[in-house]
Amino acid sequence: MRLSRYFLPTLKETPAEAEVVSHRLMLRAGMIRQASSGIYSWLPLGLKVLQNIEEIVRREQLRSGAQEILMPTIQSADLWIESGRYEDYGAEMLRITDRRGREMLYGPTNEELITDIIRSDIKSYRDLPKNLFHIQWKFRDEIRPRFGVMRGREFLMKDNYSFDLDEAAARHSYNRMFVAYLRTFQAMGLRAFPMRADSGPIGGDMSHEFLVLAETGESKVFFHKDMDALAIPGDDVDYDGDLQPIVDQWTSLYAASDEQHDAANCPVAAEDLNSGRGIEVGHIFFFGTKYSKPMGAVVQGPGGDEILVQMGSYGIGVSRLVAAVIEASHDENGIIWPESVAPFRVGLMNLRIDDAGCTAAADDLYGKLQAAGVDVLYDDRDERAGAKFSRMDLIGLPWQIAVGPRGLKDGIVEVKNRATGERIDLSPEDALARFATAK
RNA sequence: CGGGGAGUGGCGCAGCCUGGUAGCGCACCUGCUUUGGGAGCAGGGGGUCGCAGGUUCGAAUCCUGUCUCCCCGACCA
Repeated sequence: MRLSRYFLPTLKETPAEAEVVSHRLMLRAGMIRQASSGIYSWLPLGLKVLQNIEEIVRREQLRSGAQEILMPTIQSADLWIESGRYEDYGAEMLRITDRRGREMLYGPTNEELITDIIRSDIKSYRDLPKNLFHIQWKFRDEIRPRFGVMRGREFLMKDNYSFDLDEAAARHSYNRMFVAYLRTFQAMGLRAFPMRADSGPIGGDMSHEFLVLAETGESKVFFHKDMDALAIPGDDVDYDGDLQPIVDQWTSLYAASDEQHDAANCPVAAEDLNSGRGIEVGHIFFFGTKYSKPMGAVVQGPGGDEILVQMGSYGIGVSRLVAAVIEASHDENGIIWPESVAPFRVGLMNLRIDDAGCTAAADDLYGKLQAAGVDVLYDDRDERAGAKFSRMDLIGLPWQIAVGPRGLKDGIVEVKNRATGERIDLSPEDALARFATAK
């Protein structure tokens, strides 16, 4: 993509409304613009990142055996009245009345809708287990939206729902998600720890929050230092096999958020306890028959009896993850994207557009990188070199290639690693080869 | 929802107290010079001062109402 044609409205100064670093950088890097409080438009650069994250989430869900569906954003109030949550949910639910006076709502979550789908079409124990996910925009009319997309009112969320015949099977469904989540966050270059979450009486030991470590995270967390060293299951993990040992390995180590941590009664010795700050990006929990019971989601068992479906639900804040990655990975100059979520892999800069030789070399390299399938953003604008360097640092592409007359005189271009700041001189051919080959 | 603050060109702000018809920096356009880490000079375009009432000869400025946004707290992916 040529930057001269790309819509990338970066800002030199930080808008006054932005407080946290991810919000500031997302505005400055031209990723988002606020539409109203807690509601944002995604501009090309931000959208690419959002889609990359979404794709990683989707890939790991599918790998774990879940199946993708898509439910609507607008729901009828009827189902919510049936489950008893229409009143309970309160003002956080955005209620809408259609032209016929029917009560509708912009879904804050989808338990009711999915339960309705399941009860209509799943009648036999032979149809279980099922695990269905969708990635859809939600709306919660937060009392106080803040921190940009970290805590917006409208947000993109992956949520899925498992349906099992009994609690043992439900536990396996739960464990699958547990493992899938570990893999998902790692694939985005994040360190995420599961923490036991209090979900009331139903969930028991089957409720965990996943927190991404970031210095600027909103809540303080404490965890056993061995957690750092725990391996994440590889691509060969068998989701049909016994996942309990993996889950046990993680859950046996102490990890707690600020509210739950009690220094006086902490089972871990002080020297073994690490602390940091975290951002909640995922939550998984088992809730048994909470919805299947009031809504009558039953299957017929082998003996002809009716059995209430055991359900679990699992969320990942997809749009929030964009901000979380930035919180976890930035410096004073801007964003530092992990390669897996970066909007472009390489930022190519023509430092002197009015120098025919320089422009020819940069154009040539751009064409060849593209032909080799490298996702590259090419700064071909008539700007000063300094402005180009600064902007590249701000938008945080993993690799920068600077093509200028000075280097070309010696037959080289400069390749810079955004994360480490390391710069190396390569011939254009070597630079091409470096990125054209596998990552 | 309680407490605080702010709405003036795309962004950051001054002007308001003490009314006289809007200004600065960045960004943008033109020209010249410059050119490897956000250049310099000159010229230029763009603003119903959130909105609605009121006071006044005259309102960005004073008064009343209203909307929006932000920050702190209680609540959340």
